[in-house]
Amino acid sequence: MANQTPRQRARTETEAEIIRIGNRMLDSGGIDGISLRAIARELGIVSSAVYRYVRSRDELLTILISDAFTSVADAVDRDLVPQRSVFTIGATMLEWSRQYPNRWALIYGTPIPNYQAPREATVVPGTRIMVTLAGLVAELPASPSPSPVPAEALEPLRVGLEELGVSHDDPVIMRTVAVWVAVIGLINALRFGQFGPGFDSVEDELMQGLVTTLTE
Amino acid sequence: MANQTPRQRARTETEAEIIRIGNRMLDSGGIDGISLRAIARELGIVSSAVYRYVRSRDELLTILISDAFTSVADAVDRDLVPQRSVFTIGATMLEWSRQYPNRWALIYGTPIPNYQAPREATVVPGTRIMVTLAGLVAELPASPSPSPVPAEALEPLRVGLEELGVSHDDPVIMRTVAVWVAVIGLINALRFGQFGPGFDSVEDELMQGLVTTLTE
DNA sequence: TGAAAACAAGAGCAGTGCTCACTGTTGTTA
DNA sequence: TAACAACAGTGAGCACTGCTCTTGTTTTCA
Repeated sequence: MANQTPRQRARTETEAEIIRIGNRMLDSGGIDGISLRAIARELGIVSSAVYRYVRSRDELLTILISDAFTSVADAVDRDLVPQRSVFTIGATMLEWSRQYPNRWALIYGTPIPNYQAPREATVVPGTRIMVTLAGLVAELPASPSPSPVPAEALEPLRVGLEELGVSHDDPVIMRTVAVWVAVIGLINALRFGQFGPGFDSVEDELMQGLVTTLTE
Repeated sequence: MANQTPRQRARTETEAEIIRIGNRMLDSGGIDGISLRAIARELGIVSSAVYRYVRSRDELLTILISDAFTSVADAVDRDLVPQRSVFTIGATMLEWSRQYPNRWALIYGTPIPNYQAPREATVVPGTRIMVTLAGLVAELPASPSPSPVPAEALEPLRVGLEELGVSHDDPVIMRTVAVWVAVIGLINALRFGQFGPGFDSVEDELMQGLVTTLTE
């Protein structure tokens, strides 16, 4: 590992640089701001040469997506250490979305047209938070009424969770789904401006209100 | 109105045709599938001529967005006649999203980069459903505990609703927000494939479970 | 040391939104 | 009815995109 050939070191460095520039372009110009030609220009290289490092624009997007999923999930894990609560998850995701709005849109917004993220690149990093959330929901005081949803409706999720090595009963799964979609939905609404302006200073309070409403 | 000049009739027809083709391209190829050049080709007209009818691609998008908002809201109003319930709203939106996934993404997904929808084009059609929902939530049996969110956090929404001629107290607004973001969040998750495959046959049951969880 | 692999360059294809100068046609008005 | 202005359509062109292919150069490895 340590003694690489100069060429290998250069390649590794260039690959990392491409990802850095890609992330920067994503942050400043959204998904459409990511241009392989512009990256090539910045690298001081002709446009066709960048295809030595990245098979296509879509491949770069896949890397950035995987990157972003890992980044939020890491943030959640970090913040969860002092304070293990559902609200912490929501607040951390909200904060992350504020810091990287375009990365947020990349992973939780509209999928890119004519692009299918390879499952192996997204499943594991993309499900980490939900698995954590399910664990926290399971610790909550039991809901007054039993799950009002037919067992087969939760089948795919139950199976999916078990493939990841976790197992919960249906009321917990249903509640997890409710919290999950509400949290993502709220952050999307805020980030995408669907509530209009004027929410900048009350985002966290809204998240607090939402989580309380959903978990009490 | 009836006796227009031939030129005016032709113009009206062409404008309608552009919107029809635009919607069709949106439905089949997503937002990136909307190309003014392709529309011009289909009209049998040179690409620059289409700018006689549409100021820019963004203007066409604005029309399509407004169109889509009106379409969902109409569907909700229609379905609400026999069965006035929160679930009906969710189920209708879900069904509409299934029928027009790309129009759904256009209005509830990631905003288009470098594009700001003019507020006057989206506010009225875009808020109809939420206003209706608030009305239904207000009729629900009161929540056991009072609103756990500071009054100022709901200020912008309270004001927004009042501008539209509706007025609710904070617990109702908070609950409306919770239901709203959860419903949109669930549909987004389903449409955008964030839960993975295998949910096609259980979408409505999931929506039912979600609404029940949130309104009981 | 010589062959193979990797890197880079440059031209080119097909597509995009949009502008501009230019004709021909239609509608209005003096 | 003749003149003029508004309108519709043309075609060339700009600046940009992703991506491919051929050619030449450099590095690595057997």
